[in-house]
Amino acid sequence: MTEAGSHPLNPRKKPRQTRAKVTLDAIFEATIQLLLSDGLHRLTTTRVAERAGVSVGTMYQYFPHKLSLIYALNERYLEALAEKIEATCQRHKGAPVQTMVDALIDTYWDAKTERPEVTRALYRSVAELDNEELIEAFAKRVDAATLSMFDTAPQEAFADLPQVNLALLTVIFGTVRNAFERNLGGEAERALRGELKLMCKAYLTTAARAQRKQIIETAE
Amino acid sequence: MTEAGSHPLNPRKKPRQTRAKVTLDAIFEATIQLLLSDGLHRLTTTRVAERAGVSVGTMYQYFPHKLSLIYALNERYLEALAEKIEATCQRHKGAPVQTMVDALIDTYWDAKTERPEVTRALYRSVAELDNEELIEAFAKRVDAATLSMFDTAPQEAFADLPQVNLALLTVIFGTVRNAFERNLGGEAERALRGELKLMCKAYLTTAARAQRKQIIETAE
DNA sequence: TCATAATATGAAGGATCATTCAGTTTGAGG
DNA sequence: CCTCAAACTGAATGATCCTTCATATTATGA
Repeated sequence: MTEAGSHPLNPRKKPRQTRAKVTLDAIFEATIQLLLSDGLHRLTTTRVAERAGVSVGTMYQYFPHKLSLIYALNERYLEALAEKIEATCQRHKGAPVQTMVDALIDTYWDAKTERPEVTRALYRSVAELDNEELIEAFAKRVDAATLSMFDTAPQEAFADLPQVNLALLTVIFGTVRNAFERNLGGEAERALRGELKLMCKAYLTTAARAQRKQIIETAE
Repeated sequence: MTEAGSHPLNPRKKPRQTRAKVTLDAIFEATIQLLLSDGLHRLTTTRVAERAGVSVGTMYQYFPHKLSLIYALNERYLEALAEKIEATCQRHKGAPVQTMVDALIDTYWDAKTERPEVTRALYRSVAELDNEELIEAFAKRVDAATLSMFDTAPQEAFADLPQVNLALLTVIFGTVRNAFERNLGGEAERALRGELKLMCKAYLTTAARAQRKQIIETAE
């Protein structure tokens, strides 16, 4: 679907000199701006180049085609996001699960809220991509990070931690996405974040309780 | 963003004769098929017409431009979905909240799972639209339906039902969307649905408990 | 049956764009 | 300072595609 093209999505070459790095940054920034102001279907290689202050040809030195530019942009964004999440997970190893969940939600939500318009634009642009690999890679990475964090939670045991972990991530990420899609006002958004935290924590409590019961039953 | 065009998104005219209704259906079905097989950026007015077995000109009798076709398609889909949800809400008035939540989640998830590929294709296509109105109208309608359902829940009181309602909907819809985006296997998907139900019910329980406490405090 | 409205046709116009490549400029290392 | 590779240029190419409109076909109901 959406066809990755017979050409690879990967960049053509990496910048070796400083000016090339500057150029690349300019291209990415221009892409974001155009995505913001005009949307993906108005985004033109010529316009990107123009806005970035380079020529079209330059773009094609780094990207084999237009989609690969969008792809790289999202890759970059997800990379940064994954790093933030991993850092948070590291920082909260051994903490109570409640703290973990709050931190996870805050990290993710804050990251998305930092530049809300960009977030929205990227959510949109990624839909046009052959994004399975991208999403999958990101998901695997985050799965692993949070899993290893929850694994260190004291006084908690879950029958199926991976399942609980997957559920939490899907719910959190999905909720945030939907919140952005609905463009809730700042107040409603803040309230929603609180409810989401409540919900996740309530879930963890009952999930742990169920596990305790299961252990008891097994012992009998 | 994405520009609705200076032209309106609304259809040009409604079919009066039977053959016109047939034509319209064929056009919609062809659109879905092309969305499925080639993705939005390969979807061409000519190709849609061809697949539908009509001429391009015919399409333009009903839709002022290509985007309005996509728009109408999503409108149609959301209309059907909203109806299902409203029916479920009607059917469960007065039931215990646990039952309500289960029914709501099942209705939504089942509807999305009925034709998973179509769901995915529409999720993608709607991203290219100026979809705020569309989403907002759907959201308002569903909000109202579920709100009036939860309002009839016996033995439950929530400090801020609208807020709880919004939270539930955002979480449920977001989770389902994310589950589709990640293309989880059927097994993982089923498990996730169960966890989502658990989570929502755990949330409702603690939300109601908090309210009870609040009432007591107020009474003192 | 006939007049009129509804529907359908599809070639042609007009515009936009992605992508290339032959040639130029700039930087780095010796 | 000189050489070579890296980086950059942008007009030209070739293709795709949306949309229109003058014309043709089909239904309706009087």
